[in-house]
Amino acid sequence: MQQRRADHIAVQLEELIFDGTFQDGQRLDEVRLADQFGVSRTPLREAIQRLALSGLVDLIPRRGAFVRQPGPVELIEMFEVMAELEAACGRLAARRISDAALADLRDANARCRAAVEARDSDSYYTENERFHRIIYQQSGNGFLEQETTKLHKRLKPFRRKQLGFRGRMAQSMAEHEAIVAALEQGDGARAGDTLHKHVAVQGEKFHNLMASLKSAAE
Amino acid sequence: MQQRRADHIAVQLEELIFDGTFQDGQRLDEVRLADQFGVSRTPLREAIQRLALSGLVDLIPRRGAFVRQPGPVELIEMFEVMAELEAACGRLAARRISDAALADLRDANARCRAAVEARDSDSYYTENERFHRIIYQQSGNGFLEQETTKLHKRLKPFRRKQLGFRGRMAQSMAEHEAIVAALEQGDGARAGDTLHKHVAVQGEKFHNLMASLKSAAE
DNA sequence: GTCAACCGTTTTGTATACAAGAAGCGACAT
DNA sequence: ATGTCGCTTCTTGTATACAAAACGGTTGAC
Repeated sequence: MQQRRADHIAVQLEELIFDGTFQDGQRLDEVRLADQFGVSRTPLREAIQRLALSGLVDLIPRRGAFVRQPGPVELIEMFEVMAELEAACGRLAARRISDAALADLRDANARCRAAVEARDSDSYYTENERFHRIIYQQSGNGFLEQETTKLHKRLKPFRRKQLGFRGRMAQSMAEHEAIVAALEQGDGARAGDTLHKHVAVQGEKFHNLMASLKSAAE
Repeated sequence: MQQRRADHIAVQLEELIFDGTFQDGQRLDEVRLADQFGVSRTPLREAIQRLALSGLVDLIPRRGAFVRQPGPVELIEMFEVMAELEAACGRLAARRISDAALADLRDANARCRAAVEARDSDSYYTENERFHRIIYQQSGNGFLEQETTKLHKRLKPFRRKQLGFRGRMAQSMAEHEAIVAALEQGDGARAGDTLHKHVAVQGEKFHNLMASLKSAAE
């Protein structure tokens, strides 16, 4: 799924949208971007098509591609779905998880704890990602893993922002412990519930953040 | 998201893959197909890109696009995810569903019943689809609705095949009644569970069908 | 003064031409 | 006889050229 250039360009464009370089509603000028990337319009158009399929841009026929940043409502919705998917992973993983994977989870958690104590939100983020990825894998359902990973990736920039919340890292840490405990005991329902809350709360936190930013601006 | 031709071609190619005209592993010859559709390679390639993104073909760099029919295992996995998504829709809908939508559900159910009695699996299928679509909508989560609809569409050809199972229509019908009852009472947990079973059983039935076909062939 | 229509410009969508990589085949050498 | 190297050919990936549609500005009419 990667003829080097179009693939590379798609990834770069994604980055530019994620980090906010491209504002919401901004049109992606094919010739300008093609020039900028030093390629012709053809591979660039392919990249844009891919962004459109992932929902990052709206493609309006004969008008062009317009950046489509999700608004607060859609973000909440996406986190809600994320919570459901992660919960499903957890429920399945509780039945199927291997001892080796449990050890990996505990290892990731230990590193998370170290990051919390070191107030190192970057490495916390990295280890947190590893933690969740293990659970996706251990669901034993490749398709679920794939879909969950896709949404996880899409929510990445927003999750990252809300990590700076006061006390969020410590709270998140505690939730991780509870999740591992539930998985250890093979308690799928509890693992699912805990994961659901763990993820859904991120959406709510983010919503609060957005609201506070908005009211501060007024 | 549609400059008429590429869009049209993508849909047609999808159909051809769904209905099995293109075998698993078959290479999609760009020039031959372009010729066949009466267009140049450019829009055809865009269509193929889209199929690749939806997972219908594997795109191997410098080698071409190869049809990728999901195997039995992947199908089970997809139905499992479908069950989770529908269950999530049900849980949310139980809290939010409007009286009008409840009436619509009952209406769809009545038509389903008529179709069962008339042994009309085509119209059963249509009404069944309407039934589920209403629940997706009433989840009140646009993103969830969108994702669920997408997967629903992808599983369409497989769901259809297993509908011919003896007694499946009647059983499915009874499950619909139970779902409506749970939604009426605002019992999200029960609505979710019932929906989950209702969908997951389809995957299992399909699996059985595949197995029986396979053993019959031996 | 304002609104509408027409023309020029810009930009997207499509076709075609070109380049580069991969597969198939044959010849040669071991 | 078999394996490998090189050539030919086919196919994909990219660039460019062309067509058509949409936007903007200007001009004219009411």
